Amino acid sequence: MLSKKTKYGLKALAYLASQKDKKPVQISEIAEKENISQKFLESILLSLRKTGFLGSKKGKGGGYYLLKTPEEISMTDVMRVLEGPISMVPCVSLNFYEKCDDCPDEQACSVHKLMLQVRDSALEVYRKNTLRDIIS
Amino acid sequence: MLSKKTKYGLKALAYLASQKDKKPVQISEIAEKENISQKFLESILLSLRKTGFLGSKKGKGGGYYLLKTPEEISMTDVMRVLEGPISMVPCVSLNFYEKCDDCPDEQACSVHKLMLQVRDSALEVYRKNTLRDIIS
DNA sequence: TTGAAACTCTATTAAATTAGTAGGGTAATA
DNA sequence: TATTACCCTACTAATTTAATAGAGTTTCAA
Repeated sequence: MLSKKTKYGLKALAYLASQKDKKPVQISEIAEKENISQKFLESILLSLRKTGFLGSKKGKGGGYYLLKTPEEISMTDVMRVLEGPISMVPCVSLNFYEKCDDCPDEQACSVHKLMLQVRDSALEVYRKNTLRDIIS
Repeated sequence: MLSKKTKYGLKALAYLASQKDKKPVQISEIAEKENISQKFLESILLSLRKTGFLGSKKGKGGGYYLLKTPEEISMTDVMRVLEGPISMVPCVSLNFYEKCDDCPDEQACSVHKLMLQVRDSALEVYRKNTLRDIIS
């Protein structure tokens, strides 16, 4: 399941990408328009700022804004930051690899074999979608 | 993340598919060979029996066995039974559809748009893999 | 027919994660 | 300099997961 954090983060990014100009947008506006708890959204936007997707401006007229154009923002990167590993099991993860406790032979493992394919197919979807592609 | 239930269930199915003959295999044997808690595995095999993947035989010489050949067992069906929805959000689920509370317009939703593609790519992987394909 | 092997079922629980909530603090701008 | 808006920490309720415990029932072989 996709976490609410990821869901809300994606929606917020999409909302910012849909803006006509590059003026900062307040948290309260995004929260209201996208039906998200303001405080929760605050923490999500903060993490998106810390990971280089968003910039922020304080004070009156402040808010959040995209640091790159929507075309430059890859879903792979967004998903990794918001949701974490793309893989469904750590033993097939590229960025968060971990060996399984059970499972003496990874190459012979049927779960490994299947999940490797699932990971690759998901990566392919994320690779070919930018923020531009998912806004209407 | 893939649940342990699904992981263990897949491993057990693969173990049964690797048997030379069709004789029932005891839970204790599978649990030991695949490093799975016996009691937990018990409940997983039970649910696989109730959903038509496995047959069981009680008494001495009893155990579990596949009801179909490995070629006939599709990963799509196995995943749906063990893990539940293939989709990462209910609003793109074929078998477990639910509308989102937020989100006034599903078609305009960026999350929906992305997750639809992820679902389809995962389904494609599961569709083309049978139990036969994932055993070595 | 009896005992052991093996499956069945219910209930409980510890740990981890998620999805927030609460509340105060700090910086910037009109 | 007041207000707007971001920043940060801590806490918590609910849910899910991954078991664990233990008793009960069925079947088969000797």
